[in-house]
This record gives sequence, structure tokens and C-alpha cells, in this order.
Amino acid sequence: MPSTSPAETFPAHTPAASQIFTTVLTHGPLTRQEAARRTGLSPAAVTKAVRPLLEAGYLVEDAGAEVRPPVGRPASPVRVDGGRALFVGLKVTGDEIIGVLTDLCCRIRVARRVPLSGRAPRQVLTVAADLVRELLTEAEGFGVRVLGLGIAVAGDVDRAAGTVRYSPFLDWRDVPLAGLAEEAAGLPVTVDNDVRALTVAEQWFGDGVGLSDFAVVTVGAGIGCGLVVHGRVVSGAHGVAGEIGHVPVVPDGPPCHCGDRGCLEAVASDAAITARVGEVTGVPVADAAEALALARRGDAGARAVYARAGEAIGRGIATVANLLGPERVIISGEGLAAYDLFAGQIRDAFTAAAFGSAARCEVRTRPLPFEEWARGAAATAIQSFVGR
Amino acid sequence: MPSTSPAETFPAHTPAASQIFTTVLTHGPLTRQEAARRTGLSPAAVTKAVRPLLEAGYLVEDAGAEVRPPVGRPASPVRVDGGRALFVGLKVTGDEIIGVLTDLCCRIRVARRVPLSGRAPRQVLTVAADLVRELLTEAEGFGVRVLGLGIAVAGDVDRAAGTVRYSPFLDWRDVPLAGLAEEAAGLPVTVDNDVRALTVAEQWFGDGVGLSDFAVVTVGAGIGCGLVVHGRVVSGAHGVAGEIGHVPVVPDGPPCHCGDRGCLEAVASDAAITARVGEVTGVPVADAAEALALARRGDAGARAVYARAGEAIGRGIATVANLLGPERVIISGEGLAAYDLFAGQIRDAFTAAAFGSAARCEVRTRPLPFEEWARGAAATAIQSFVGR
DNA sequence: CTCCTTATTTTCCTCTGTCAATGAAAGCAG
DNA sequence: CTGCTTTCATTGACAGAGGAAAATAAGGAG
Repeated sequence: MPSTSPAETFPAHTPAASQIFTTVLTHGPLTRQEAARRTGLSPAAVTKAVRPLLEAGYLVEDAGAEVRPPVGRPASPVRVDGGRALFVGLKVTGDEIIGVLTDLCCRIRVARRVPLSGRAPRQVLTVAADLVRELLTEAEGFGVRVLGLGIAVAGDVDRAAGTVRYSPFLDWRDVPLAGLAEEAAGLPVTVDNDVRALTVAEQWFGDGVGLSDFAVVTVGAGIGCGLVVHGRVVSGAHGVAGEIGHVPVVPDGPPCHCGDRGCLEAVASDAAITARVGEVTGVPVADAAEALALARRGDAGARAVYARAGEAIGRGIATVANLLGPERVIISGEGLAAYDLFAGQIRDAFTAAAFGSAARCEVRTRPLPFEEWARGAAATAIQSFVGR
Repeated sequence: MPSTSPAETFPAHTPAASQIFTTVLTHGPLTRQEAARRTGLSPAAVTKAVRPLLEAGYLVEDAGAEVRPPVGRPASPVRVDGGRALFVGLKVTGDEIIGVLTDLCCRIRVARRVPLSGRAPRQVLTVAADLVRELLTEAEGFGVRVLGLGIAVAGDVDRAAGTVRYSPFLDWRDVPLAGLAEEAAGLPVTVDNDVRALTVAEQWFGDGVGLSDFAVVTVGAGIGCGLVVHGRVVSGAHGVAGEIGHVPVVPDGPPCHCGDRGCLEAVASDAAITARVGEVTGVPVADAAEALALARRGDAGARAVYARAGEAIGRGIATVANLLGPERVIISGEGLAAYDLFAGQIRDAFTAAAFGSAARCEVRTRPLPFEEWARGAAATAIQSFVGR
């Protein structure tokens, strides 16, 4: 049911206003003074930029968080009113779509998963449209409009153009997804690569807040990497970056589908671990969960496989840290279910392979439930909405 | 002889003016129209910004390059007058200082090398001051003032603070080099890491012009890497980035001083190649030149060593390309003397290991004589002068 | 109640860059 | 040669952004 009312626009028409809003959004309640300091603008400029945002309801004075300096007038901080607007985020995988309804602060309000029957763009769009409709119905219960839709897809995605240039999992080529979805959903649509979307969510609402250089490494079916350099998510000259899966990490390791040997993905992806656990223990294991269970039961062979995977991940991360000198690396993904089996090795391998200052990089883990991917998509929609 | 006259300042007081000047500097003669298009400003803004730069002599109307559209008024392009100002660049190595005198377009006018007797900051400064004095004397012959001094040092350098935080080759820690040199030379000083300085030179005056994402890989005594992402040179959160030397590239390769095995530097650095050639051929080789000579004479063992080094470089570059998706990688350094022995392997290994879109990255070689490092230092001085 | 301190707002004010109009310098048609 | 067209460059008026400083607000301490 495409809404026909004109899209609501965001009343921040200068870069400074966007910047101030973003600062308040990502750094919680902030006094105008503090916001001025952080953005490098004058307090006067903040007052002026904040007013229309207050009037439109995107910002609210936060009496609760009032700060009292030891002496002088108390400050009255402002914060973003998360409930002012809703956004929908979708993550499309090869066999299902995960959808979330979030508020303006990217907090998940509703989450849904629906299976995919086929991967053709048309089929996917039909399922996606149904899911969006369902979430829009849920949104009515909150009495607030949904102002944007974000879609995250693995592969080569051109966010600016709104097209999926190539997605191996879906077997798509040059699908103008944003246009199609806009048509179907009646919402402004932002399409981005899934890892990049997750990185955006971390940058604005997660462990990357306030950092100008960090990396997100996802461990799961594949190994992915999102990079933030100079405060901006890296897309590469051709729209693709963060291919960490084929960094060589294990000398003469197992062959990888890319033709090389010992790639990170050939050692630490779910499939690689599962296969290797089966091989080493002689026990047939069907999936990552079974492999994990075996290791948890104390099987030495299985544990060794995880240890090797951890070491590989640590070395892969060290390569990123050596090249880019990030302030932090955030490890996440479904593969983190096995984190207790990894952790030591990741840390040790990282420390051993990180060179000089790169070792100062903090390695942090963040268990990300699968909905987080969809939340990332919502984050890109929020980004588009506030004009960044 | 520190000059006591006040430092000349650059008459571009708005960001737009700096941007326009930089565009003209890096993209050769440009009509105002064209400059407006490239910077996204209006032609009127260009006219206004250009005027004071013309008056001060930094820009000149370039009648020679006049462009005649098929119809309409001919355009009158402007270009930077390289001869308007001079800069000095120094590259400090463990045993000598290379110095160049360049013009505003970073063309080398004079080059000098002087040996270092000791590595203590005081000793280095004395030699450097003499060298700068010598170059300043040369500069008098051109009748133009020297407006800045750039110094490039290997290691961990904080450009903003002007300090060398740690330099292994010189065994320096926290040396406030910019301040000291400013005192000694009476010039504004910019201090930067050597590879970064080289990257700056490529970005403004070399093969990186116009690219927002590229990498410079230097092959020689060590393997270095400078990165440009989003149009800015990457420094990392802690001031260090581009450590490509310890990317693992050869499974179970030779041990590296970092404790790992098969690092790029343990396979492809001058020292590694020299040692390995001696080992393989049984012929005692003292340095890279001898090893190279042996290979050039057709010694199969020596050639294989180079081939392996080339393969390692190719894989290292592929790792960078996979992670960052640059538009181009520029390979350079003294090691390039052996380029004919490498080239095929570099290209093949890169193509094999570059994944998907990363393979679209162009790999280009650029023989850089040693003075280029010093020129890089001059480029950083020019950057500081024009306010970037 | 007055003074002191800090936060915020208001009131100019500067200054950048755009817009639209105009000038300049061709080529071309008659 | 004159006027017309086209494109580049410049000019002058102007809008709007953001800064500085003064005014105002809202405490606490004496």
C-alpha cells in the first residue's frame, strides 16, 4: 500500500545542521555548548541549527539529563527523539529476508524473518514487499510514519546508483533494486552492501561511535570486513572493498575456492570449520552447530580446528591493522557463537602479527544477532534521511 | 643563516581558494570554466579566487595553452608559475641525507646527497642544516625565495605535531624535529613519514593525480606502502599505516625478523633477495647490485629468487587491492632496478590473488630515482604552504 | 538581594559564493 | 563590414551561513 503523501523531509538544510544532528544522534544527549565544541562551530550556530530540529520534533530538550556545572546556569541538553520516526531495514540472504522496524535511534522495535522461495529479482521483490507491508502495519501501532527503507545485500552494490551490480549469492547482475523497491514500497530506498551497512550501524550506533578509523570483521558463512577510514566507510574505487576472506593466513593451508591455499575463508568460515571438524574427528557433522557442539563437549580434534581458525582470524585482523592502523577492530557475526573457543588464539595471533603501533589497535568482540544485519540496512536508510 | 624576514604567506584564505589552486596545480593549465566544473564551484567564484593568486604571481595566464572552442570566445587558461617559489625537501636515511631544491610545481632544480657521520639528532641536524644552507645558496641563483622545508623520515612520524615519535633506523624517540629544524633553517618545516611523503608527491604531481583511492608500494631495503583513501593519505589512528612488509605471502617461507615466516619483506626486500641468491647459487654476493648482476647474466637460481620475490610482491599488492579496492597501485623504489626480472610474476600473482572487482585495479610501475624521496618531502612542504 | 559564573540566545555583521546580467572575443552569414 | 551566435569571463547585487559580542537566563554563594 504505497503511501501517496509526499515524503517527509529533514529540516537540516545546511551541512552544519546535518553535522550537529548527527553528533547529537551518535553521542547521546548533548548540551549546545558541548555540541558546538565537538563540531567546531560556535554556540550561536548550534542554537540556530537546533531550533528547527526541535520544532520538527526530531530533537527534544532532555530535562532528565540536565547537567549542573558546579557553578553557573545549568545546561539543558538536547537529544534525538527516537520515537519521532521509524525506518525499515531488510537484509536479503540467499534463502531468507530478515526485516526490522527501527526508530530514528536505530533501536529495533520489531523483527521478522521470512523464507525465500526463489532468488530471481522479481521473486525476492515480492517477498520483500510483503515483509515491508507487514512491518508498515506494525508501524501504525506506534503512530509514527516510516520515513525510509534500507536494503542490505551481499556483493557488489552501488549505493549512489541504488543498483546491485553483482551478487553471487542471489545470482543477480545489475538489478536497479532501489528504483524497484521504491516503486513497490512507496518509500525512499537506500541499497548497500551488507557488511558496509553493518559497519554504518557500528559507526553511528555501535562500537565505532566517535572513531575515525576502525574495522568490522564478520565471521560466519563467509569472512567479511567493513572499513572506516577518515571517518568514512570505504567503498573502494570500484565499489568493492574489505575482501578480507582471501588474505593468506595459514602456510600451505587448505585449498580455497579462489584457487589459492590457506585463505582466511578456507580456514575460518563456517563451512571450512565444519568440514575440517568432520575430517579430523571422523565424526560426521552436518553444520556449524554440530561442529560447535562437538568442540564444546571437549573433543580435542574439534577444539584444535577452532583454535586454528582463531589463529587465522587473528592474523587476518593483524593484516588489516598493519595496513590501516585502525583504532579498533570489532569482530562479530554468527561465527561468534564459538567465540569462547577462538578468543585466546585470535588475541595471541593478532598480538604476534601486529607490527609496532598496529598492536595498539583494540580488538573487541560484539556478538551480533542476525537481526543486526537488517538493523545495518535501517542505519543506511537513517543516514540517507538525515542527509549524510 | 636563518632569514629574518617574515614568512611569506599564501593569498588563499578560503577553503575554496585553496581547492581551486590545488586543482590548477595538479591538473595543469585549466580554464576558469574548467576549474569551476572540477571543483563544483561557480565560475564567478573561480574568477574571484584566482585574481589575488594572479596578482601575487602564483598563477599566470597561460596564453600558450589557449583553448579554442569550435565557436565562441577562446578560453584563457591559468597555470601555476612553478618558478614563483622554491622549496627544499630532505630525506633522512640511516647513513645519508638526500636533499632537493624544487619549484612550486615540485620539479627538482638541484639535488644533493651528503653522508651522515652519526645518527644522534644533533649530528643529523648539523648535517641537515649545512645541506639546507647549501641549497638555499643555490636558490639565490634563481632569484626566488625558498618558502618551506620538508623532511621525510622513516618510522612513526606525527606530521601535525612535527615530531618523530620513533624511528628504528635512526634510533630516535620523540624528537621534535620540526621545531628544531625551523630554528636552524629559519623556514616553515613539515615533517612526515617517508613513504607518506612519496605518496603525497604521487598524489599531487605523479601517477596518483586525480585518483581518490590508490596505493604506492615501494620495493627496496624494506617494503613500504602509502595509501590514499577518499582522496586523503592514510595515517592511521596512531600515526602509522601501510605496514605491508609483514603480510604473509609465501607459505612456510623464510623466517622474518618479526618472528613470523614468509612475510613479504622476508622474501622481496633487497637483503632477503641478496641473501637468498647467495644461498641458492653458492656464489657469495655482497649486495643487491651483485645479486642483480648475477641474475642478469642468466643464472637460473638467481632468476628464480627474483621470480619468487615478484610473486610475493604481486600477492602483497593483491591483499591491499582486495581490502581497499584502489583504482591503481604504483610500484616503485630502488628495488625496481630489477623490474624486468619481476614484472611478469608481479602481474600474474596479482591477477591470481585479486578477487572480483579488485582485479580491475591497475598496477603500474614507476622507476623512482632516490631523489624522489626527497622530492616527496618537498611535496609535503608545498602542501603545508598552500594550506592543505 | 547582589554578585559571580556558566549556558543560551539575540543582534548585528562579515564574508563567501551564487545568480543573473553584462562584457569580451571569437566565427559566420549576409 | 555588420549583426548574430556562441562561449568564456567578469561584475555587482544579494542571500545566507556562521561568527563575535552583548544581552539574557538560571543557578549558587555571600
